[in-house]
Amino acid sequence: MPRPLKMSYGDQKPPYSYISLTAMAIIHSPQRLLPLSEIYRFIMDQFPYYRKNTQKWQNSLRHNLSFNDCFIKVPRNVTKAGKGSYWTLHPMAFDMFENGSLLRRRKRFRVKQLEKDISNWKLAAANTEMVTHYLDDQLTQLALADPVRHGHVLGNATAAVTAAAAQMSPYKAAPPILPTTVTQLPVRPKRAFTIESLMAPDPASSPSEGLVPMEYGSADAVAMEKPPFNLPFNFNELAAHYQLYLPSFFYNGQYGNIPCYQKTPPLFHNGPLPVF
DNA sequence: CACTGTTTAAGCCGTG
DNA sequence: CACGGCTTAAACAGTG
Ligand SMILES: [Mg+2]
Repeated sequence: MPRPLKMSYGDQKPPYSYISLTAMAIIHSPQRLLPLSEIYRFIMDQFPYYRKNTQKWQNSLRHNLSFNDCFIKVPRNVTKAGKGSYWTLHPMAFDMFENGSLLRRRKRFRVKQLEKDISNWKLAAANTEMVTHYLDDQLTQLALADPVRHGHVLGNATAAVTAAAAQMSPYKAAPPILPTTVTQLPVRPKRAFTIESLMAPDPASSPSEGLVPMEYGSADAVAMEKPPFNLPFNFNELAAHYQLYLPSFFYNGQYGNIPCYQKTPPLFHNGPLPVF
């Protein structure tokens, strides 16, 4: 009876890549979202080997976060202090370890450059929008408290605030770099200043072309039921999570040509959870 | 300054 | 042997 994932390697180096270690950390976090320091902490907690030479392996870890497409930076909410972003797994990267093994893979996970561009743009746009709303709120508060000095912003707050947001570091305005083949900017309607609404899918986005929705129980759907490695959650939960918090990667409930269940999710049978 | 993030480069190692 | 996944080192910029 093989015991796949036991966290007792003592001072021996665990047989896991930095990609695997980082994925483990992210996956075992409640929100599948961790700042860099927490990724470090998880690895050091679970694997004593990584309690020494921290500067060296953490450099390698950071290299992996940047270099590998499977890891994605999620900007911090502007109202929350702290340095650095959160890190998560690309929504299509949870099955990058075939057969549930965390060991060396045959193919590394990659996404096309265009999709990277689009995702990055949307993420940055969402961030800019958060900043705009945040500053808008701040100025409004100021104006209400001291109308004599700040009342003028109430009239054209949006324009002023947008201009301010463009200048106010450290948050940059909407990214000037556009996807190579995208001709039209995705213009998002203004919406409430909450994570849920900001990150929610744009209403009435264009219909998907050439993308066939997947029926529950269809051959394709069944093919998708190949379980990822042992996860402390099920596939549906993860898909729902990403559709809620990272819709940048989805398009009408689909990612690329891969459908993501929205309404009647099928059951995915994941193996028993490794208990940390 | 310490931490975070990106990038380039070299080398190791298993597979076809 | 070439190729690709992965590791390690290091230069460097940005940020709190
Ligand atoms: Mg990355």
